[in-house]
Amino acid sequence: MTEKTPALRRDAEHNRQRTLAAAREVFAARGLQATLNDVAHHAGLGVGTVYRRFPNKEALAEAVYTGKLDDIRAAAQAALAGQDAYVALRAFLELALEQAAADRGLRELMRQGTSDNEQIARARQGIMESCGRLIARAQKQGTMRDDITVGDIAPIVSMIDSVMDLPPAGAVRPWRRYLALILDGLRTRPDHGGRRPS
Amino acid sequence: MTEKTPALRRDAEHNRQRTLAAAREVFAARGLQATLNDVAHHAGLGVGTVYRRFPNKEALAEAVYTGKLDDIRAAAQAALAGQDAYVALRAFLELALEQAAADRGLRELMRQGTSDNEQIARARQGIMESCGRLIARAQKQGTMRDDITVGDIAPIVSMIDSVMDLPPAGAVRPWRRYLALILDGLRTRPDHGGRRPS
DNA sequence: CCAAAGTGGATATCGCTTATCCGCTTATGT
DNA sequence: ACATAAGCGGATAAGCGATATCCACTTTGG
Repeated sequence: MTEKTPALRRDAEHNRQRTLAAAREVFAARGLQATLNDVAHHAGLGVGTVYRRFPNKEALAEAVYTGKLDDIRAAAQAALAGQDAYVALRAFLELALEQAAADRGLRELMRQGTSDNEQIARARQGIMESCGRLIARAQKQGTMRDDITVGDIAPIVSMIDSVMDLPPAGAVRPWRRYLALILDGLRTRPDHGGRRPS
Repeated sequence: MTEKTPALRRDAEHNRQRTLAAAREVFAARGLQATLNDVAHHAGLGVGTVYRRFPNKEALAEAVYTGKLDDIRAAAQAALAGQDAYVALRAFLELALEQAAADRGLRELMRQGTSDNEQIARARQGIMESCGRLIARAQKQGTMRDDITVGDIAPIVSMIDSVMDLPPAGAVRPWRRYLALILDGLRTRPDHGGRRPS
């Protein structure tokens, strides 16, 4: 909308990129609680330089993550194209959580329901909307329990998230096992015909 | 072992109890990060009084929680008496997590795998031992998937824990739903005969 | 070549917790 | 009742770690 970038000096722009790159790495590795000092040092810059471009950590985080979150939202929307809604939802969640697994900062951003930035809130909203549709369709297709709702997505993500730092056992990252366990639990069982067990 | 309590003045003992009671309440409500100042104020005492009896927060937390944790360990051991090991394990986990649901401090204590106090570590060890046996027996009885191990208990607890603060929807606390979902997932399915699905 | 833009990083500020200190109060036993 | 050891309160010292600023110096680009 209001595009008013007063043109940055060449070196300044370069340092801006270095800052963003460093922030991506540092936030991914140590989470959003990493200090801007950390980020600056990692970028080989002084703190002042970073603060010159980004008023504070939140702004930097926003710059780093809006893109990523939009990608995920796009993936969720793309999932709507699949014909088996349960399979599509499952694939989407696996993909999204794979992203999260590689980026601590992203996880922290997803977690907090309130506060946040408006852009990010909207991305999350979009994701949830798509998930909601997938759930509804899967239920219509008879592959998902009737008592599941969109409200279950966030808790499921939260649960997997809480287990994401477990050290890989052999070739498998433990969280994948648990995700599979839970997603299996969302299916209708042949013997219960759409109703939940017990 | 070294029992050397040099007899406390009557009022002092009284205040000690008040401190413990206040700590139980405050830790349960706000978690272990509550300050000793909070606890003292909640007990209607000065900070100094609390520090006179307990060298620091950790000591107070230990005094508050060793009992509770031992109860849970006892429950785990008692569960070994049940004849259906899967049912017994399930009942135990429901009970233990019910405790945790009512006590934020207890949850935080359970969570951290390392550090801690020796007593507490031992309690956790005992609990895990019993769970291990229950799992082994359930598998022998053919009611639990063969690929489950004791190592899965902590992650499961962690997952439920991460979801415990969700506001009750109607009469059910959401975490109970998710716990049921996961525990169902641990069962052998009639159609898979002890092997895990897909 | 010189203004404007950019840079670095020491440091002021802040918010928060933990823990101490010490003058005053209270319990207890003789 | 009185002496005295034990206990009490709570202001505040000390520590900590993060955020954000400031300004003397360097670099860019017309």
